[in-house]
Amino acid sequence: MKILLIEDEPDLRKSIKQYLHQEGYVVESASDFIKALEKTMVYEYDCILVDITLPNGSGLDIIKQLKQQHSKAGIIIISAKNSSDDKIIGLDIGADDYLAKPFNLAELNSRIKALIRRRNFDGNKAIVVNEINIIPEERTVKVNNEQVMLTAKEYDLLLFFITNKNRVVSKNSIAEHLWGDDSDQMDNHDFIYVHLRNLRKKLAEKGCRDYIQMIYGIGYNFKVNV
Amino acid sequence: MKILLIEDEPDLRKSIKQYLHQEGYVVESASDFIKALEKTMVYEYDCILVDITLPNGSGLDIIKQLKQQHSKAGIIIISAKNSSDDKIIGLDIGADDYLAKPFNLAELNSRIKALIRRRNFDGNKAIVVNEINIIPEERTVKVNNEQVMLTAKEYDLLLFFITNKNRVVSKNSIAEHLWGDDSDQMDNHDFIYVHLRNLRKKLAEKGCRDYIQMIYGIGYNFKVNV
DNA sequence: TATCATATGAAAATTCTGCTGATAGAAGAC
DNA sequence: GTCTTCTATCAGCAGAATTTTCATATGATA
Repeated sequence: MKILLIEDEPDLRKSIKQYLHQEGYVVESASDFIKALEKTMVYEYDCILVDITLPNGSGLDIIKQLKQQHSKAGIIIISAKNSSDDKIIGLDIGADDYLAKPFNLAELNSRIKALIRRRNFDGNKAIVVNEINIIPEERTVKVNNEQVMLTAKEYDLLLFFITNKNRVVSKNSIAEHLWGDDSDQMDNHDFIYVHLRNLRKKLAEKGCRDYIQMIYGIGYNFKVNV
Repeated sequence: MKILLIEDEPDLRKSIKQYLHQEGYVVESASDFIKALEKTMVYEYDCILVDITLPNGSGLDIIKQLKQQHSKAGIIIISAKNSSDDKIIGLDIGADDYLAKPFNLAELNSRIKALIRRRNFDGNKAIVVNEINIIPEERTVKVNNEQVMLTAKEYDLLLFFITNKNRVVSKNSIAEHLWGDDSDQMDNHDFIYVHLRNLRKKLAEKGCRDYIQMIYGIGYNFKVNV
């Protein structure tokens, strides 16, 4: 379950991101209009949270763009403005729900769940890829019905790969995921190597073939025959 | 985005050059008054950085000359002298900004960016030449919307050609660009041939016609019908 | 034709990337 | 507090990619 959060205020962005991450979602974030569009051009999301009071370009424009891109993502508007105008316009141009600041994080979560339920996504159900079975709600992984004990980083890594399966992910995007916004241009990717090695090892121990293919100079690709 | 750096101290010249090159600019340099004027007579630059404490002839004279040449380049003064006199004189005769030594390279970059923004150049945006699309910030190249994987040297070569399109460039100037000051009088141009071949090959593979015309005994011309 | 400049092919030298093992520090359990 | 587990960091290595070098072929010019 992959969520994109578009929010310019760093503190709020961080805390929402962290909370949703805890709840078992794969969360990416963008701080402005441009960066958000860059992401939506490349990746598919199940749900997009938009703060419509963004610096360059209104959040409403993003929604229009997404609809033009035929994105399948559900859209929830976040806004400080409590005017019903914005709400109506937002829902009018295709947003699915509206949440006024300040809001409760639990409230946000239930809205997301409701949205996902409405769209008949399988919510927080298990993710199954061949012999691998992930239950996001419990943060547990099974291979051939045997539980694999993964550390937090290993689990995050695996979930990130699987939500981006058959798509090349750069080491930078991995770092951004596992270590947050502040590690945008990290020069040192050693820790990725280490956690990746541990993950591979644990999966292999349970008889899981190496799905994670290295692409030299670029990143990795979790390859599954579709 | 093409920058001329006029600075006599070799170490400083080298480090500034290297930094700006990393930031995606095409950088040329001159160590004194005469060499600088030779370059500005022939080439157009978007921005010129002048150290006004040069050996033969003050940097201030260069600025006057440039103004007489009706150069379109923005001018940023670099100086160890902190006297406001110099600063005022410099800005008076047409410089656009002033930076006192020692300065931070990031500071220099942001001054350049600000200058470019003020002049409504499109900064580090994509460079588009027919079917070729270059994004300097990412050092990526697309042909007919397909990414072309270029090595560092190939990329530098292409960018150099394109910033000098429809103008004959000598092999020496290519060498100076790709291998720095110290390779002024290189007798051996073999590596240019090699990298040029590889570049041509990769572009051709993506269906890009050969823009790079050889001029016997002189150099090359990246030809685009204007 | 003779000479030099450019192009091409292949291979050596160099640099860069990713992987591994070991280890120390950080966080958490007891 | 101690012990355990997880995470971060480092040095060294092997293989891959890039860059340089060299030999040779082709082409241009006088």
